[in-house]
Amino acid sequence: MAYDLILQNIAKHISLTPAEKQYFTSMLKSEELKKKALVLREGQLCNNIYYVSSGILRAYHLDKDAKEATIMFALSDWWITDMFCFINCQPAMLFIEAVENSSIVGLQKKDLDQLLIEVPKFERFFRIIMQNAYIREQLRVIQNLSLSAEERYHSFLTKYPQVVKQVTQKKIASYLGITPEFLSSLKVNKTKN
Amino acid sequence: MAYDLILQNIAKHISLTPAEKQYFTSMLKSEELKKKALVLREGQLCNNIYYVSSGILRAYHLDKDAKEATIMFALSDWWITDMFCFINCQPAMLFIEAVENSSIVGLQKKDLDQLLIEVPKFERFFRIIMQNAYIREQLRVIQNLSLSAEERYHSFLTKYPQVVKQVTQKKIASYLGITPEFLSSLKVNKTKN
DNA sequence: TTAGATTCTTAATATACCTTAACTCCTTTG
DNA sequence: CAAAGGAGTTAAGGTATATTAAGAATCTAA
Repeated sequence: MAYDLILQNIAKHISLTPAEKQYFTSMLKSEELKKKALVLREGQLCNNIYYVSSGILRAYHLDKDAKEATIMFALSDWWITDMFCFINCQPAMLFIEAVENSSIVGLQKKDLDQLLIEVPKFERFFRIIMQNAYIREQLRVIQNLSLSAEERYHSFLTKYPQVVKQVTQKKIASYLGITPEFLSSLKVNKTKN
Repeated sequence: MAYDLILQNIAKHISLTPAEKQYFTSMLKSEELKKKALVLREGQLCNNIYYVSSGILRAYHLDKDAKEATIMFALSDWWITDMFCFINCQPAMLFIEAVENSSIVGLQKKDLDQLLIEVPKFERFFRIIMQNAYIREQLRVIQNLSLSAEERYHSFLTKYPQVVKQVTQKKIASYLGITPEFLSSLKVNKTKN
């Protein structure tokens, strides 16, 4: 079935009965995305959280000068949304696009709320998802504060080798908080050492 | 009782029976901290998560040049720990100190694990705590990537007016990722406009 | 298959922020 | 209460990174 992967993802942390699996998957909606398709744009209500079955998604923010800041890359088996706006039912501050052709599974906010009540085991699952997300962002804050651009780039290379292969340098630069030009010059200087 | 505040904090998200309250509080250990006392130092095993009953705590990281990066301030009614190391039972990468005399309540990792099994309602509570922490860090990443030092400072002033009153500028600078000298000069230029 | 768009590179110039240092004012501690 | 250390300020000079611009390489779509 189309929902094998997401069920495996959930089975990493909690065990569901067949009835619970059935109930859960009845809430899901799978979607195919073409490269460059947007699943969320700024200002739009953010109703869904997405599980990435295959491909790669990117969440980014546009600042007042229309400069992009990449907030996260979501590879297959990751969950992604504009969490603040999803939880608070507010217009999104982020764009989410498919970097490559991707298939995703969407779960709506109202269905998630109901799921957490009907099958409280899911509280544990999402506690772990949120916990991992928090830890990831906290490590990123530490690195942003204490490493140079070059050090952050090398850390990125070892942490996300998959992303490096599939994503343009421009997007990686916007994740690191530097310009593509400067990233380009970093690479040159590196090979000189 | 000493645990009134923490029980109220929990009651914001879940309802406990008297027996559950009793079971939960039996796991807690309250502690008084003098200003500048450390509750965690880098390299030490991070066994506890702390609820701040009063006062203010600060988590920071020391980089290879012994420069401090402030990761978070925890005012009263906040939870704080080195989450990565707490969850993975690893030596801490952070220091946590009392900025002022503070009283805190500690919960040990092994007790939390048991609590989550015995009283699954707590999964919901900690899901919400983690979710809020994730959202907070993500908003911080967005700001770090898309705002200038001056803009981040003004955002900090409106977001954490309490912290501004109780904490030295040196520490605020290290939260913003700038030097105290530069923060000082920002304030001067601001009053000129 | 070619035209146009986008990405990557290189280099010159510009700027936000850092470093160092000296001085003043507080706070802490003996 | 005095002494010492830490915090805040100011300013000169330095560096990491941004901006602009132009050319080469690569991708995209008609």
